[in-house]
Amino acid sequence: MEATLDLFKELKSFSEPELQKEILKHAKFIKANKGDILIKEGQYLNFLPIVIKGLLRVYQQNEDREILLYYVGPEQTCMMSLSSAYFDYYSTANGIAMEQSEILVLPAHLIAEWQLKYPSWNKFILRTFKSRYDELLNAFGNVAFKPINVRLKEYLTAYVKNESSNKIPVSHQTLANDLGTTRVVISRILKQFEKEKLVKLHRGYIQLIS
Amino acid sequence: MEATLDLFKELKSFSEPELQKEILKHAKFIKANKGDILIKEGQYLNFLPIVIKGLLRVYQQNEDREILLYYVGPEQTCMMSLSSAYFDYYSTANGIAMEQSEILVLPAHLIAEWQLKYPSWNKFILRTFKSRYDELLNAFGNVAFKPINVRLKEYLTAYVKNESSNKIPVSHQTLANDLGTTRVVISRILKQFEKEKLVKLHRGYIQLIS
DNA sequence: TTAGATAAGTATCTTTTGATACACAAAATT
DNA sequence: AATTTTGTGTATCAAAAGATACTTATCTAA
Repeated sequence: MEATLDLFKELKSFSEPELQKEILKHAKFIKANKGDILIKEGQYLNFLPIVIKGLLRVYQQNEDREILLYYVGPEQTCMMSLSSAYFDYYSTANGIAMEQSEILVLPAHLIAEWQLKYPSWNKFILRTFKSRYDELLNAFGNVAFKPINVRLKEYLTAYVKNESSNKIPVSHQTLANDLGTTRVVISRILKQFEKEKLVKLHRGYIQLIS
Repeated sequence: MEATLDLFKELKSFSEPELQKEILKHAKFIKANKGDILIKEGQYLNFLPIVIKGLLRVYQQNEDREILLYYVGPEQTCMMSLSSAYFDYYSTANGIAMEQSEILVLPAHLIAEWQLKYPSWNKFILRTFKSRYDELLNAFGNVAFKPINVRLKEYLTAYVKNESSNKIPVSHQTLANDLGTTRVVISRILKQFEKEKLVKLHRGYIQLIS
């Protein structure tokens, strides 16, 4: 737990000493294992999770399909929680831990309180709203206007942009889940990409040829 | 202009006397005619419009098609402006006046300043973020998972829910623009609805049955 | 080493959506 | 009254996406 604490203290968003003291006073630190479901659709959320280490995946579900909303990485929080905690609402999405994660959990009522008290907290909250909104807006435009093959291509190129390697260790099913379609559709399009020499397909990963 | 001022003073979101004084000190009131484009994609926004009277339509565009993001009615503001004004960004959507509208315009830099100073302003901003996010999330889920005929049906029933009449004075082209598809697709589906006795079609309006 | 789970390839068929083109009628404009 | 604009109906064709079903690998764990 000491290590987590150290990690937390390095987060720039909460460097204000008063705020840091307050957070430590009220927060709980929890650990989540890979696959743990932290937020369920319809759930009443009276807490705000801030990721210290690890990665959460937030997605919407519809019968047999799902679609990615966003990932929550270190120093970030979940829009769902923020939204429902602040306004006393229910979550309209699901959140699952993608890897072993360490999470700071705050009681919901503090969010509004600190809004007026701590400028850095205020900024953190608004930055969260803003960037999550932007992400979603972008995703919305993509889903509304672009065919899946284009979205898939963009997904793959965006993926390798943040990595040193051009290997994408993601299964077709996972891609389908992120893009809101089915596995067969993804496999079909990837095969087409392979014919066009854009990728090389392997079990468990995709190699991007640029 | 006096009438506008009176309308403004009745808005509950800004009933805090200090805040009201500040707004009146810094705001400009403008009038927009039907069809006036107030916000363009890519535009740098250094102002925040708050609608006093009338209606703005905010939408995304992609070559020949467009899709509705949300409407901005009285006592509401535009997420685009808020987002780009607060964080010094460019708009990623377009805004057009649907009818003759009266709008209060605030310089962008005040948004952040008042955030910490006036609780009611703080609440207004966060409520805006929250409700716009919810709307968008809902629209996103719809576009991702539901076929157009279902979305169209929901659109029509939602429309009459707020009206006393069951006549929807909207052209097929407008429906296409709101739902992100083309006129022919809408006409085709509506014809199907008519066969199923769900609607009766007329020039310029649609009559919902039951 | 064998059984079960997971990942991927592929064929077939259907439905949905989109693109294009043209006809016709009701408004609006001149 | 004549012309133009706008709104709608519809036919045809093509492409995109989804559903289903079955096969073949590869990996994992008993």
